[in-house]
Order: sequence, then structure tokens, then C-alpha cells
Amino acid sequence: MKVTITDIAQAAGLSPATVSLVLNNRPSRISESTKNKVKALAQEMGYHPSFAAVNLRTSRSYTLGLVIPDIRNDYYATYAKGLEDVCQEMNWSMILCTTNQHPLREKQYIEALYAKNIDGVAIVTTPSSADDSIYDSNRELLLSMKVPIVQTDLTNYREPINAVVCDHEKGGYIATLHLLSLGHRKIAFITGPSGLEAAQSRLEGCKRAFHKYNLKWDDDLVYEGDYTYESGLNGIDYLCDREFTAVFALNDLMAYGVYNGLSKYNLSVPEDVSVVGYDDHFLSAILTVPLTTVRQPVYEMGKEAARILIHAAEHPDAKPVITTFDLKLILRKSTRKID
Amino acid sequence: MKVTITDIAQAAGLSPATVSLVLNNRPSRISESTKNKVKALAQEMGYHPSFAAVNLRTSRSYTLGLVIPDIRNDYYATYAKGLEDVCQEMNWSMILCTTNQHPLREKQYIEALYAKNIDGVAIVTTPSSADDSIYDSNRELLLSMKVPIVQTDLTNYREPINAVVCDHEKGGYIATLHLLSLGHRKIAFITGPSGLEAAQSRLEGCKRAFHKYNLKWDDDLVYEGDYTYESGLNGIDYLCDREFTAVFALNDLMAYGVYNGLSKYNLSVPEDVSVVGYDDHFLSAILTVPLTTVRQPVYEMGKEAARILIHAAEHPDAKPVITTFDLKLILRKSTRKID
DNA sequence: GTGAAAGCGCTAACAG
DNA sequence: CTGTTAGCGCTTTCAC
Repeated sequence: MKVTITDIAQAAGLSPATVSLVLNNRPSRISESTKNKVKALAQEMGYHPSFAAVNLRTSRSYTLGLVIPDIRNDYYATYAKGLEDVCQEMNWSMILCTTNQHPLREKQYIEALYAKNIDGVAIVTTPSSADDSIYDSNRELLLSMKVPIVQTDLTNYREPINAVVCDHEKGGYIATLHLLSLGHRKIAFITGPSGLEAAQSRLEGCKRAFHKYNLKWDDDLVYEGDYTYESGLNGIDYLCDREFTAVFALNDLMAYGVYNGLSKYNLSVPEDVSVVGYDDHFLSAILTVPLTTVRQPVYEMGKEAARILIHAAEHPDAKPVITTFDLKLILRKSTRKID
Repeated sequence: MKVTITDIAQAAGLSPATVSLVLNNRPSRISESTKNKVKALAQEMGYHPSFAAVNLRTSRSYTLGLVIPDIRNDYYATYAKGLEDVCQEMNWSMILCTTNQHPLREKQYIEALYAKNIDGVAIVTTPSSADDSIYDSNRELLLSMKVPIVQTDLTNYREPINAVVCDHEKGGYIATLHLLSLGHRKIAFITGPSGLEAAQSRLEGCKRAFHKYNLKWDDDLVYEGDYTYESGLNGIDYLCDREFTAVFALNDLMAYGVYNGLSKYNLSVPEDVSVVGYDDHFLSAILTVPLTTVRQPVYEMGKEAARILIHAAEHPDAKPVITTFDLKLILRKSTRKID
């Protein structure tokens, strides 16, 4: 049988209330001697608080919900790890909710989290333009729960809300600049879904770099991918009749597709074509030709998200915070100076 | 304000007890008309049960705990996905607990899960021989909680307990057989930690294949890795003075290390050396030289683990079940017939 | 057919 | 300095 606060109270000849005050280190005027007695007793009787009771009484669960599209994607897994590591540190828990990009699953999860008195939600939605309306209503639902929320890369939640973001415009800019500075002029771009704000920003950055060099932007060398390996492959199929010396894939997974697409046409990296990716997926460093890529500090973003949520849960009047993270170009072997 | 069962009772002019019976579809002798009234009311008033109250009252949380070393590892992420998909289907939740291989974190988590009235735990421990004793005590702790447990690849929990397992002896066997049938005789092995039962079994299978061919087993061509990319790399450094025409890395991550290790010595796959991996990591299919590997149905294992736990939670007298999954050799481009 | 009452374990006012 | 009391929302037994 589990030992409760009442058991301890009885053993100590005190009331449950006193025991509760002591065990929670609440400001009170309880003598040191009773405090010690209670703590010792709790220890030796093997007391563990019942979360269910605390939860019912206080409507606090000390639990965060993480809502992401897919845990097998290294980006989300890394984010989850950051979040979870902080949770663990603070003795909180994390409920994992993966939506597989289904807005209805997302809705289901939001409701379930609500029923569990969740103390905070970290959500990463990537709306495809098609189903936007459901995402909109999910957002309303979530906001109506009056629970701290933190989002990643402001793609959706327009209210003043917590967020961890990267300056993706800059990310696109520095990567493109790198290629330009190596002498590349015919640069192909394989972008993310145009519906995503973060994908849009990256592209803006690319264009800004072209302007800086006074070069004309060529839409014909832009292929809209969807962040999957296949769309990298397809991008090369699209580009194969065109002339280009470099390709910037706006995430690493697509860059892997580019690698293999190029090898299909007997083009090698970086001899024939330079390639740049975006994300710094853990594999990018260990590919046979290690990939030059823009690193997002995803793990840190996850940690920060957890910190924001836990803080907000503990300070109901906390103002929304938006933390911006810096992007860095990681130079490896997939790009070279053009002759 | 949240709407409770009492609110509905009042609105319907009934008692909370009746409402509870109806909403839980309990066997009772309540008239259809009141049943319908209650259900309609619940719907329109937007009733959602309070998990905290149910949890406190029944000590059931409808939540599973997943304890794994690292969510960034594709193997565990896939397992998590399987588990979570089933949870979602059944309206359960999953708390993610990653230990980073620290037995103390594991202990902390087990205690936290206990306090949360968790209804089942899926645990994957990979004890390094050094800290075995703590793992042992964690195991005792977990068993003492009287909560359904399911483990993966019987590495630790010797009691009659639920498990999802693969026949790794067979996995080692079929992969080695494949290399032998291609004419390879000097085969190098980069193994997992010898402390792990599953790693041991794989190796046994390899040896059995050698026996079948009446070949002498050569320990000198065996390098003990630890399932990391680096140890694949190191394995090749160890092997470089030796003679071999094929290497079997006992997981895919090490196989990637082998790829890069070989290219360091200007050996190419499969022309100079054939390589076989184990796991079928999602990247293995999209490498420039796609990797021949032994596929573990990890996603299915995760799903089955969840089913076992949920079933056991609902049927306290359920017998332990051990589900064995089949392994398959996926033939790709990294092996070739020897001349 | 339905309701009353008790209680899961804890906390928060308030009373001594 | 400490105890009493009430109640969070739900389930369950037993009574009507």
C-alpha cells in the first residue's frame, strides 16, 4: 500500500496539513524540530506524493505537452530531447504527441492535453495550405485553454505568444553568400513549402544575397520541394536540363536527395556541383562527402522552450517572450571554388 | 470554468452518480431516455472528464511510460512512434523518458512514473557492464511497482515478463550466410557491446553460419564496437592491417562508420569490400551506396508493446506474453559476388 | 430505475 | 506554532 501524508501525520502525531506544509517547504511557522521529524519520517516510510491528488487539488500537472509532426525526424527528435532534458532537471514530465501532419490528430491531442491539466504546450505546426482552416480552429482551441504555449518559427500563431525562433532570412542569406563568394552564379534552389513562413524567409534571404551581388534572380532555377528526401531527388530531375553549378537545398534531407539525384546523372559533389543544406542533421557530418550546411541550434531551442513554459506556468502574469537563436554556416566538403 | 459531471446532473435534474454511469457506459438499469438526455447534455455543455479526478479515484492514468536511452536514435524513435500511434488510437497518453544511459536518471524516472500512477512501462535498457548493479536495483524497483512492463530484446529482466523480441541469432545467421554465399571467406565483424544479450545472439548466429560452411572462425577479425558511428570507424582502423573482403557491422550506424573508414583507406564499397549492416535505419536506403542490412520491424514492435501493456492494464490477470518478430535481409548495393 | 454518501490524497483558509 | 475543516471531480456501494 502506498504511504500517504495522513499516514505520516498519524505516525508523527500531527495533522496532514502540517505534514503537507513541511514537505512542500511552504512559508510557515513550524518548529525546526517538527520539520525534521516529519522529513525523517517521510524518508523512512518511503513517502511519495500522489500526483493525482495534487493535480486534482491544484489543477497543476507539472507536465508539458509536446506536439510535433513526427518524432522520427531528427529535427523534432532533437527539439524533444532539449525539452525533455530540462523537464527531467526540474522533475517535470513530457507527454509526446505526434500528429503525422493530421490536423484532426492535432485537435484530438489538444483536447486530451486539456483534460490532463497540462501546464504548458510546445507546439510545432506545419500547416499545408490545404487544411488551414482546421489548424486555425486548433489554434483558437489551444489559446482558449489559457495554458502557456510556445511555438517554433512563427508559422501560425499570430497572437503575442511565446516563441523560439531562428532568423531564417539570415540563414538563407549567409548560405547563398557563401556560394556567391566561391564564384557560383548559376545557383539552383530547392525550397520548402511556400506556405511555411520559415521557408519563405529562407528564400527571401537568398534573394537578398543576389541583390547584394547585383545579380538577377532566376525563378527558373527554383524548385519548390516539401522538405522530404524525395523532393530533393525530384528537384534534380527538374533541374537536369538546366545549367547550374551549385544547389542550395533548404533542408538537409532534401540535400541528401540532391546528392543521390546528382549521382544518378553522373555528377559528383563538389567537383561538378556544390551543394549546401540547411539544419545540420547529425548525418550531414558523416556523409562520405560531408555537407556544408546552416546549423540551427535545435537542441537549445527545445531547452529554451521548456524553460519558457515552466517559467510561465509558475508566473501566471509572465509576459510572452520570443527568443531568437543565431544561425551558423558550417563549412564542410560539399562546396568548392569555381574555376 | 470547466463543466463537471455535477453540472450535468443539475441541468438534467439527476444525481452525479447517474450521469457517471451513463457517460461511462456502465451496465446499469437506466432508461434509454435519461441516457440520451445525459449524453446530449454532455455534448452540448462541452463536458470533458477530469483526468485528475478519475486518476485519483481509480488510480488509473491511461498513460504509458516509455523509457529509452535516446530519442535521437532512429531505432528508439521508431519504437516510440509505434507505441505512440497505438496510444493515440486508444486515447491513451505516452510520457517520454530518456535516460541517456544514466542508470540514475532511469531510477528517477521509474519513481516519477510510479507517482503518476502510470498504467504500463515500456523499457529498453542497455546496461553497460560497469553499472550493472544500479540497473539491477532499478529492475527490482520497477517490478515492485506491480505495473505491467514490456521489455525489448531480453537484456535484463529475467522474470517472466512481457517482451517484444527479435530472433537475433537468426539475424546474424542470415546476413553471414549471404556473404558466404557470395563467396566471401575473410569476413570481418564489428560487434555490439559483449554485455548485451542481443549483441551476443547476433554473433552466435554469425558463428553458426561459419559452421554450416565448415569454416574456421577467426577471432582476429572480430572488433568489439559499441553501436556508435565512431566505433565503426575505429573498427576499420583496427582491421586495416588484416585481410578481409567483407565486413558485417552489427548495426547500421557502425556500418556508416565502416563506409567512411574504408574510404579513408581508398577502399570502395562494394568493389573492394562488401558491407552488411543491421537495423535498416531509414538512411540505409538512401545512401549513395544503399546498404544491405537486416531489417528489424521496430515500428511494429513498438505497436505490439503498447498493445501488450494496454491489454495487461485492462486485464490484471493477463499472462506475460513474449512476441517474437521476424528478421529479414534487405538486399541492396553494398555487397557483391567475389571473383 | 435512480440517488445518497463516502472517500481517493492532497491543499488552502481559517481557527485556535 | 499547529489543527480543523472543506472540497477538488469522480466512482462505487448500497439503499430506496
